[in-house]
Amino acid sequence: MPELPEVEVTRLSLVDRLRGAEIAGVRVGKPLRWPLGCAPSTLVGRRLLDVNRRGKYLWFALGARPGVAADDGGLLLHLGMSGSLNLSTHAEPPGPWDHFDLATSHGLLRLTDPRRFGAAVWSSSRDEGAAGKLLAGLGVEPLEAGFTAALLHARLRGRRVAVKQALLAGDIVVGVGNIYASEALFLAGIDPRTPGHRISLARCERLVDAVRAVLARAVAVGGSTLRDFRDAHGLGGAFQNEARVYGREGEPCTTCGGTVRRIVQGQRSTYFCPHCQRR
DNA sequence: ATGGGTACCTGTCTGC
DNA sequence: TGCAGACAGGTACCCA
Repeated sequence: MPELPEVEVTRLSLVDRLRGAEIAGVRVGKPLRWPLGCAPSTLVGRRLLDVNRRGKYLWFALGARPGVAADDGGLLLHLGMSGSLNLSTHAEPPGPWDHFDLATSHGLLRLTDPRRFGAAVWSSSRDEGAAGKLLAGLGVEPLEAGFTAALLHARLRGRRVAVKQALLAGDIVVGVGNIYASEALFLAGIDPRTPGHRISLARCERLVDAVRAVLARAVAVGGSTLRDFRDAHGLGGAFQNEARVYGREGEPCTTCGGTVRRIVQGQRSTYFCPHCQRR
């Protein structure tokens, strides 16, 4: 499920309500991708200072336990393919897909994740330990100033893989997943099969603009809800209704009327219009 | 360094 | 109706 827009929508839907909350209890269900990495008691009594996002990861900054010096840390959360977070004031009993609960003074934060590719990992610092290892090597944030055509062009040089796979890899730019990679390449008019190193600087400019536009628009409409994505209040997104190519194999291109094609790249579906998108 | 493939896990949909 | 197979929003890790 969740690409950058869904993760950001999730963050926006809970950060104001959760900031300042005190953790009262932790419940761990079936194993997620990685173990929590600490005893539940390590978290209890801490205050939630802030919720930040890095790529598709969320970082819940946690203050020190009362009376314990230099004890700060945080939780790194990932929603995997099928995860979502919900914040509620009345705690219902956990369902079969609810694998992580944080009971707080401001409500129950619950991670629901049928496929269990998601994770909640304790780390004493965002830049070191478990979190540091997972966040190391991530590319630039697409909605920040560092994502430029010059950077994209430089980083694509010497890459023979298709530009779509280079976008997905996450070491150049983060947060662009399978839906938005197809959508951005459509907007930029670039054939997803084009080798990375063959993308000119001028086309990198269009691609940077397209990635930014697609992600910003998706955040604005609450992300894409294909199946199970919900924000922390249970609201679904609407971007799936305005996708130009993703999931539209065999349907007419909204620009030229030609037929949208589906191909497989790196075991993932790619959708594109062969007429509007050129190498 | 790059690239290709596998693995993790469960639900839903399609076609026979 | 049953069942096998394909497919699904991600990404760390192993091996060439």
